[in-house]
Amino acid sequence: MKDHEEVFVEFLQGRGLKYTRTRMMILDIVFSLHEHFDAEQLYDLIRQRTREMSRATVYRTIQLLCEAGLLQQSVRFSARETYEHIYGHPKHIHWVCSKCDAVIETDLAEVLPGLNREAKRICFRVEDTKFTIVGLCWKCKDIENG
Amino acid sequence: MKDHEEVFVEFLQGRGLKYTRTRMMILDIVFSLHEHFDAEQLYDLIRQRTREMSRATVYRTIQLLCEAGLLQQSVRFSARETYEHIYGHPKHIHWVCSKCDAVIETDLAEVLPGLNREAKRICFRVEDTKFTIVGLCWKCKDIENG
DNA sequence: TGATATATTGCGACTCAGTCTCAATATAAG
DNA sequence: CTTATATTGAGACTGAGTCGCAATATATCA
Repeated sequence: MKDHEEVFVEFLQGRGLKYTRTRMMILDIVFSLHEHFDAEQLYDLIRQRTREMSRATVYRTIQLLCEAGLLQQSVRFSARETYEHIYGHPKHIHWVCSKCDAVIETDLAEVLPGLNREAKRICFRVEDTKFTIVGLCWKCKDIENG
Repeated sequence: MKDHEEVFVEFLQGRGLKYTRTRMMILDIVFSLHEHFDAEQLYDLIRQRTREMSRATVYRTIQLLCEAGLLQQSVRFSARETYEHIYGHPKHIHWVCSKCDAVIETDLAEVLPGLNREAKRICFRVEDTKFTIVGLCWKCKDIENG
C-alpha cells in the first residue's frame, strides 16, 4: 500500500498542483495525529512549530486532503467541522458517549450484511457510510448504576 | 398517543415556561412540514404569515422543541443545521443521493440486531442512532449506467 | 380587577467558523 | 535565467447562530 505522502503527491500531480514545503508540513502533522481533529486544532499545532502559516492555507489543504481520499469529515461534536483519516483505515461505527464525550470505534462487520440487504432492496449504490451511536460508554454506565 | 401540542405544553409547564401565541404559531408551522428543514427556511415561512417574528425567537423555539423531544438534528446538507420530526416517528436510516440530494428513509430493522450485538459486546447503552448512507439512488444509478 | 413578579420577545450587536480576494512569493518547465 | 502558473498570507468578508437588554406579554395572587 502506498504511503500517505505518495498518495498526496500523485493526487496533486494529477491536478497540476505542487507539493510544496507548506503542504508537506501540514501532511506531516495531520498524519502524526491519531484522533479526530478540527481545522483550528491543526492550525494551533502548526503554529507551535512555525509562525509562517495562515488559517486559509490550513483550510485549503484540509480540503485537498479530503479530495485526495486521505481525510474525511467525521462526527461533528462542536461548531467546528471535524476530520479523521480514511486512507488505510476501514469504515467503522462511531460510538459517542453523551456523558464523557469518549469516542469508540468498532468495525462495520456486524451491521454490513443488513445494510447491504436494505441497499439492494431500494436499489441504492453505497458510496459512503456514517454510523454514529450516541449513548453511555461502559464507564459512565457503571457510574450511573452506582 | 398525545399530540404534538400536548407534549409541548406539558414540557413547557414542567419547566415553568409559557405556551405563548408565538410558540403556538411556530409549533403549528413546524408540524405542517413533512420534510427536513433548517431554521432559516422556517423563519422565511413564518415571515410569509407575519412580520412579527424575529430570527432569535425561531432559533430559541427550535431549541425548545428539540429538548421537548419533538425535533432532532438531522443530516446536515449545507452550512445550516437541519432538523426533523421525531415524535411518533421511528428511528430510521437516511440514504442521501450524492447526485440529486434526494433523501430516502428506511427503518432500522435490518441493521438493529447487528447493532445491538455490537453494543452488548462493548457494553454501550444506546440512546440515539444516526445512520447516514451516501451514494446513488436508483434513478441516478440508472442514468449513470446509461 | 389591579399590582407584582416572571417569562418572552424583537432588535441589533456580536461571535465564530470558514471563504474569498489580491498582491507578493515560490515553484516548475523550457 | 525567463516565463508562466500555482501558492501563500493577511485580512476583509459572509453567514449561521447566540447574546444582552429594554420593552412587552403573561400568570399569580391579593
